[in-house]
Amino acid sequence: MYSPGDFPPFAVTVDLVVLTVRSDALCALLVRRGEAPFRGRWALPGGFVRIAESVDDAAARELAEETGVSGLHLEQLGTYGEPRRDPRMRVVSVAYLALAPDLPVPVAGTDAAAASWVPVSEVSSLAFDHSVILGDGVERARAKLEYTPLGTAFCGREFTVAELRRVYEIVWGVSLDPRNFHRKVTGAEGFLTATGQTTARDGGRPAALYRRGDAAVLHPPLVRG
Amino acid sequence: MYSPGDFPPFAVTVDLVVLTVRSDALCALLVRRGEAPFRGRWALPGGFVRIAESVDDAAARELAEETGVSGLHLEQLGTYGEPRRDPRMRVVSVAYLALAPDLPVPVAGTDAAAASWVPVSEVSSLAFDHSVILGDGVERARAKLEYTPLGTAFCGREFTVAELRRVYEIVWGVSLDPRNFHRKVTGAEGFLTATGQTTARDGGRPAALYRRGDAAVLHPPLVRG
DNA sequence: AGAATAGTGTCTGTGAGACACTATGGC
DNA sequence: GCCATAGTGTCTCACAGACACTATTCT
Repeated sequence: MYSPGDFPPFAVTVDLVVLTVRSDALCALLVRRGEAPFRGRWALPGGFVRIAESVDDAAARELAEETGVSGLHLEQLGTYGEPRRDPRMRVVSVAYLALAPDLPVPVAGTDAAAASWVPVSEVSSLAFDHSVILGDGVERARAKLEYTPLGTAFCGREFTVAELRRVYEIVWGVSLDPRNFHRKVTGAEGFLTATGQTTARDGGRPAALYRRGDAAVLHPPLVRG
Repeated sequence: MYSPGDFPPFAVTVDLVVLTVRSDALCALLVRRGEAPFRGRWALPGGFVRIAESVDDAAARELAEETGVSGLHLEQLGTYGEPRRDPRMRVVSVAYLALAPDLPVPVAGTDAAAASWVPVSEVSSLAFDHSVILGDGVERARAKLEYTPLGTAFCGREFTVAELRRVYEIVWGVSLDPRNFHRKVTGAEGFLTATGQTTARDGGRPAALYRRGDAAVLHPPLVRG
């Protein structure tokens, strides 16, 4: 059918849409490019897939390098393969979506001039086709929050219902009734696990602390707005 | 950041999960491999991405070549990039999901020994990691039928509500109440467009004929049995 | 006490499923 | 007439949203 040598050679990269919620905004991790092409422009973090590692492993490796944290939620978003998306050669990029809690501060990547959390509403035009990829990632994240318990991926290990609600309000850009939200998330099977602890971070009655549960999908789904 | 020559070379292919409903079963389009590796085994149709075409275009081209039909629903499913998924070289495959009506019969592909519709329940082990890809495609198709009007992609240009219902029953493997199904699909905004024609294919009162509507998502979604 | 936030109870509207009933064809 | 399938009306239950109300802390 084919043999080495008669196939067109491609470079394969991974690009990461890493999202978090901080300072009342949905933010993406961006790096400023230190070299051509698009030198000085913001871009998604990413890099080449090594010849002996899987594409998924490459994404996990890059994510750990950029954030300094492992174990974050990571899923494939899509593959972007227009012929001229990189002006220098034929590059096919596999994009991944990662959701992170409010991490201290991005560590400077090995080959990036600077890394920073940028509110997605303030992102203008990124290098390559990364604006499209980021848009697709944000849309996927918003959709995933409806029918999976992934809102918890934006929170720390322990969190209150109010903190989780803020995540949903910021990601969806809506306001939710605190009482109905509370009933819904505490009632959904496997969404939250009570720790038995409470905290009083904001004055008022102390709130119970929860950890994420073990459900992979939500029955019934949360409804947006 | 990088330059031609210092990146690991990959081959990039597209693989197609083409599904249809025929003979009361959900069927996938498979080809029997004519060459090593996996000679004689069933595999998903697919092929190399050409150096000057986009990955999406490559998928559409392969789909038209295999089915003889263009304009089918085609969407990216995922990218499979384990280092050893092809025993001969490093190949990254971008998989696509296509949904087709009951087409006459597959035309023999250019480089495939034979092509055939095979009920997915009877598919045993395919070449490469194609069993995994097929499974992912079937799962995606089942999910898509819930919240998009894509069930109509399995029907011809004009169809009755009963024919559409059979599609859902076969894909989901459940039985649905004909009366509630009728009310739901005719009530969903943009799902169906009435043609004004009727047909009496099965005896009984003639059924109205519909074409697919223009909605991209369903409000409210159909619910799986 | 008063303010603030946490959490519960209750009402009401909407929609899904069950299924009786009507409509329209072939025989 | 009978049978088969198409399509509508209606009942009931469950759940989402609105919001009154109670609970527990801080100042």
